Amino acid sequence: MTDAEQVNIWMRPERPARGPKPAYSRAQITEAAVRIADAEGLEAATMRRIAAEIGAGAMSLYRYVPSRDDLIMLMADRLMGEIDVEGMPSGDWRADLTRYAGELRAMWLRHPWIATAQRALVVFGPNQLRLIERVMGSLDAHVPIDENLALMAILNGYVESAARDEVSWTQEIRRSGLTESEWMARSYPYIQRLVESGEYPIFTKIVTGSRQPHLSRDDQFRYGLERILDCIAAALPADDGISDGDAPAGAAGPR
Amino acid sequence: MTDAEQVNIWMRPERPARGPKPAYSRAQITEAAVRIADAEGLEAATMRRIAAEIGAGAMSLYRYVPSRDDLIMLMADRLMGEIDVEGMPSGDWRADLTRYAGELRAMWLRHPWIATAQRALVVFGPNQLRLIERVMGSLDAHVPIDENLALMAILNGYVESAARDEVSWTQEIRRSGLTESEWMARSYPYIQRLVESGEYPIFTKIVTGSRQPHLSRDDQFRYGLERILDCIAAALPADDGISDGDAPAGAAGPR
DNA sequence: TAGATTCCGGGTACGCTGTACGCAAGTAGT
DNA sequence: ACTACTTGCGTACAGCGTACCCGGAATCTA
Repeated sequence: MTDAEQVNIWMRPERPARGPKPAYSRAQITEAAVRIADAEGLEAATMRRIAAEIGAGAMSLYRYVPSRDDLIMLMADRLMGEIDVEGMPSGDWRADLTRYAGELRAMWLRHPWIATAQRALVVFGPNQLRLIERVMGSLDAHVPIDENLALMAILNGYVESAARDEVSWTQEIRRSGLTESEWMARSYPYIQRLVESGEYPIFTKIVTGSRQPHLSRDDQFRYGLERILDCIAAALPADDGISDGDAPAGAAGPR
Repeated sequence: MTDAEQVNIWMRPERPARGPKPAYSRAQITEAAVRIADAEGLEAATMRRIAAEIGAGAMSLYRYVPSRDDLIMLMADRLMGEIDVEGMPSGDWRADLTRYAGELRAMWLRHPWIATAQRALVVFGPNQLRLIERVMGSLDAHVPIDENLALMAILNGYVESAARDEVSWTQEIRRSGLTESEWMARSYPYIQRLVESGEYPIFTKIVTGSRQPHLSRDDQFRYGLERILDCIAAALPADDGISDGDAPAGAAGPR
């Protein structure tokens, strides 16, 4: 059984029995990589750079991790470990999911590079599995597993795409190397041209409407989240939701 | 005003007045790049490969496009052009958004590499602007622009994250170079170990529950979409929704 | 029509990436 | 002490995006 036969990084043991004691560890390497990615973006976390960060030679990393892609999976799972789901499920599913959503979004904002990682969302590492148990556990008593999956997909989809939107702005600024106001100034002629063409009334509304005060990002997120949770409530059996009103008709569960 | 002062690819004219006639065009280059990315993934669409595809030298592409990143924006906007929103807004917002969502998902499935492109979602190219006008136009009569934005974010977020999930499986298979059943066989020991540990009851439910027939992907998507549309309906003034029932209470619009 | 100007295609080259390979040195099992 | 296997890591390679440069083609000016 060669190494190549392992599809999964989690199956690969960190340390064998024989030989000299390793000078580093997966956790240490992952930590260094996350630190660099947080500060300078995922593309700055090259193998050489990570190795330098911990004082190792570039090729030494490959004693711990089969490839950069696998290292990124380790990084992603490490991030999931930051999400505090202690005490879940608590019995109040709505409170649980609200807390989870907030934690997940906060984690994304702390580590915006997660948006640029390809295999970061479904890694099935230990931390993600713990999340699955805790969070999906909140709805497990109310709905069959298939429906639970569908509802979680909606929730995760909302949080992640909201976070992606917030984060992409940060990334755009970083990439351009400009300050926010410089970026604005550069874009102004284009925006102006679009508005003046008269062909884009809705776009114009967005641009000019955004001069008056908006909801804060946080409020925007919370507003959408409440909608999504209402959505989930409507999918639960009538007596399991908050039931301050009836679920809209025509929203039967799958099958 | 040097080239570097242009932040935006759309501001940069395709052709100047003087000099020899260009042998290629942005559209042709974009087309070739999309063709390669469709067949072999975005990472296969290197500058050299694209140039070879149209019979040009690698560096010639830079006469048409300032960088590979900008080319990817052109590719993304080309994809938006595939989305048929003819006749929108039609007056029936729910029909419009259903059609749009279906078209958007289908486009993602035709071009799975879009998930791996970093700046692909907000490019403000001509095709995306057309989409914005048509699709957001559907709700424009019913809600203020801020609320319209919030609801579109929810809808787009749902479709994109659903598509991302579907697509990531395809990508995983391609990356591994295995067939589906080979991949399954490789993963089996890991799954088995998790199940047998007894620590992951929900995960176990997912895995063992998935032996019986599920909803098809299409049905899954449609089910979630209906939920999201109900969600949107609830945010509209009472007489503007389909109103086969009352909107749930406690779901007032922002501000 | 002659010359100046401007832009085209693309060859060469540079710095960077992930990582295959090999080697000397260190540790455990026998 | 011998064997088996590990360790860290230097070297090397193919491939990437793209800066720079040049000969020639197209157009503008006179």
